[in-house]
Amino acid sequence: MLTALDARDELNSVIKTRVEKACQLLDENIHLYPNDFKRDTEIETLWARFADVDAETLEAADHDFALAGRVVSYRSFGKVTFFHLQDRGGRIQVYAARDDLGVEQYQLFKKTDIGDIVGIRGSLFRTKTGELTVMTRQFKLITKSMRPLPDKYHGLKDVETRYRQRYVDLIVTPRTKDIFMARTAVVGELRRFLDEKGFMEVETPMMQAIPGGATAKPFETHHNALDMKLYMRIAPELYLKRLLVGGFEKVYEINRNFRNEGISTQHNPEFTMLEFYCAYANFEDLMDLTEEMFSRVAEKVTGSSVVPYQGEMIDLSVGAWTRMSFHDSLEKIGGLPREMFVDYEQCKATVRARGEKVAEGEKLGKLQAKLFDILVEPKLIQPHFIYHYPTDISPLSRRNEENPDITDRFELFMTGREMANAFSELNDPVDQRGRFEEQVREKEAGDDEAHFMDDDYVRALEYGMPPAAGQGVGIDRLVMLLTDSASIREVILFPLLRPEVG
RNA sequence: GGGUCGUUAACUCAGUUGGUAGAGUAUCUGCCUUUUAAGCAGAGAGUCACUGGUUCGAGCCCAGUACGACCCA
Repeated sequence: MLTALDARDELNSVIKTRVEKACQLLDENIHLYPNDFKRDTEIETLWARFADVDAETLEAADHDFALAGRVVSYRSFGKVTFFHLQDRGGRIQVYAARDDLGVEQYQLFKKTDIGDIVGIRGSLFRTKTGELTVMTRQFKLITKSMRPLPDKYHGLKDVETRYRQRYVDLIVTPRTKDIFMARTAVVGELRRFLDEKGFMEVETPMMQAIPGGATAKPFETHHNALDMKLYMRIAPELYLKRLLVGGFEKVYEINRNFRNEGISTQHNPEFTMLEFYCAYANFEDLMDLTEEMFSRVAEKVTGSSVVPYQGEMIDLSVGAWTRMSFHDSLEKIGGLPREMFVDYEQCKATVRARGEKVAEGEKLGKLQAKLFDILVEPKLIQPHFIYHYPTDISPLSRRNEENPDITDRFELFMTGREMANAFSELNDPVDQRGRFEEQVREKEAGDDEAHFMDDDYVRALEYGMPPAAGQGVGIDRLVMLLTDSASIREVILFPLLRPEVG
């Protein structure tokens, strides 16, 4: 049984001691990993019911609870021991005394290590200092732990270990647990919100023959039986809009996207995106919906629609959001006189003056976007909808009725980052085909992020897609915001890391 | 891709001018019946990330590599 551990010569003295202890237990016919303990109460329930109950009442009640959890601290006095038991909902102090358990059970109990998972039957009392504590009547080892937990006071600090061994991080870092519980709450609230609004959740392909819906480098893979190249999706957009053609008028998907790009505090190669589409709505309707959705999720998850982020208070309350056109933002926030970015040659000069390169034949919209990224985006701390993006960089967006060079599209920014991207959908198949053709030209010119031609998508539009608006929201970034996390890795359970060496 | 910083016991960290590797926690032994970062006494525990170089001598200086963090692109 222990050969698996023995075979690795990484055994340090602590692990050796535990293996020896485990062998002793086996010699005494103690099962190290039984699965017959039935718990009837969780620690959270004890706190909810008895946090304010006084000592006399507790002792008079003489309850009998069956708890199970991990031993996370240990204070022994010889014939009496205190420890903390932790389960998914919290931790509570447990008291075990030789005189209550009997010599035999107590000897067995004394072999417990920090990290072991145990079952306890007992009642509640209060110690001299008034702490709610479980008095042990019966004790059972449920799972032997062979490895020591990190320092009880400092916890696990090494971020690399925290990510590589997230299971340990979750045991010893309360904040980590809180973040991922909040993440689940965020996703749950988004679903509830959209379901209430009449949206239907769907699942569309993660493996696509033509990766579409975003400007990004895809991961490539191969299907053996069909002997075909496949891409991990960079967005679900084109499939969700096919569903609008099919008559599902309000759809959404919360799922993973994959982009073969750099890793940073803001980017993980796989990340979670909410995309939703609503027929007979336009991008302005989505601004209203977004304010409602974000403020509601923030309230449900953090208790307030004003949330702290890295020292700033971000106000997500409905009505507190700024709406500004792309050009106005370059002028008013970026501080650029209009003529410096409206005219192509001048815009090129402005970009170069900022130390940025300009590629051969690069479109005006792209150059403006570069200026925006440098001069405007970092300054958008409070929620801002920036709308009317250049058509050049919006190949799936509907053109503005008055000005075909801009689209009815917005991006949502806050804390200096993009949080969402939305637009009135382009449903004119002729225009769409032309835009794809333009993208193909850019691809051939060397832009490996440009869109592929998707004939079937154009064919779908030819059947007629109702006018609609759609939006993508980066869930990881939303969770970062609502948990005040500086790095995306803090909100992804198992972020991508290079393989461990040694 | 570039720059800066980091990697020492299971965990958190010291380590002086280059001269035999340190602490706290955890572990082990002993004492201890209301502690909670329990306490007291003692003990064990190290491929100083890896490879090479300089040197009589390297955790420390130099070069490279790996992994990570942060900043920039």
